Amino acid sequence: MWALIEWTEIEASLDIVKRKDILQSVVHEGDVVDVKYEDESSPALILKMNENKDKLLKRLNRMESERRQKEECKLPEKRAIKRKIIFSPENTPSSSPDQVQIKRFKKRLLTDLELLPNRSANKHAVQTSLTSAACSAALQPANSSHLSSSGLDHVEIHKKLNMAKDTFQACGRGGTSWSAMIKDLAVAVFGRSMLATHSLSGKIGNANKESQAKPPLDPTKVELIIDTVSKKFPETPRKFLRAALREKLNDEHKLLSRHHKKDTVTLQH
DNA sequence: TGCGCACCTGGTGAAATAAG
DNA sequence: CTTATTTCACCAGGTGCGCA
Repeated sequence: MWALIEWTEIEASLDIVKRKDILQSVVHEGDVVDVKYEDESSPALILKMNENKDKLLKRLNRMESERRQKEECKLPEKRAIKRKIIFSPENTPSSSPDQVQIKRFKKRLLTDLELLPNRSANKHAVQTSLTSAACSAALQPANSSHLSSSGLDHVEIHKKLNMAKDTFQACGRGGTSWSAMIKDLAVAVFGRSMLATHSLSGKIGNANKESQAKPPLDPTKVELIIDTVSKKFPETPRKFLRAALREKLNDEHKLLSRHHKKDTVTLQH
């Protein structure tokens, strides 16, 4: 016996769960009830009951499809974050603890990024960067002894850099890649729009003297990011870290330019 | 003079996602 | 299920300044 639900604490997340996972003996459609979510429970709205799981699955897919169509007018980059956290009958929260942890972890990380400007793009960057494998790695304890923990869920890299511990641990494939770490930290600290419009030093590129110099990123924060990665990967030369950061700036700028070009072409037609 | 660096453009392949 | 599209990381190559 199954029920189609919508998690109320998870952004527009539909799900199909076993009846026994609903922690209430008497429930009706439209009720908000506690539903088992791994070792805990989470409130959810009962949308449909008393149908077999195939019917519920089709209903879920139809609802998802309708929601997608409503979102169609949004910017392309929103596509990635539209992906809801969905459990199939074969993959319920209780059947795959790691998956649940990974999804919850992603959710929290994306919530942190809400604070940054251009949050859709930031979210997408994290969504793409953090594959399941990456998140799994992120769930492992990170070697962050050089950092001062300012609370249960936050880590203070410096007075100027304070981010959620999960966010920090997720950077760099969970601390397994210095290049990914410095790029993820840059996105987390500056936001993608700033990366696309700023340069490392603020100096004009010698290869393109006619172009306009981009303003520099906050050098203090840049140094702090490099220091942070350097402490975690002491064998990696700082010039490599700067190169990776510069590359990230290049890529973000390139992507932004492409978007602008595409928008211009769309307006012309 | 050679090297390192900063900046830029363009290309490729992998992975994720959408569409048919 | 297959194909197309998008996004990203990574790489190559070019330019010219600063410095030893």
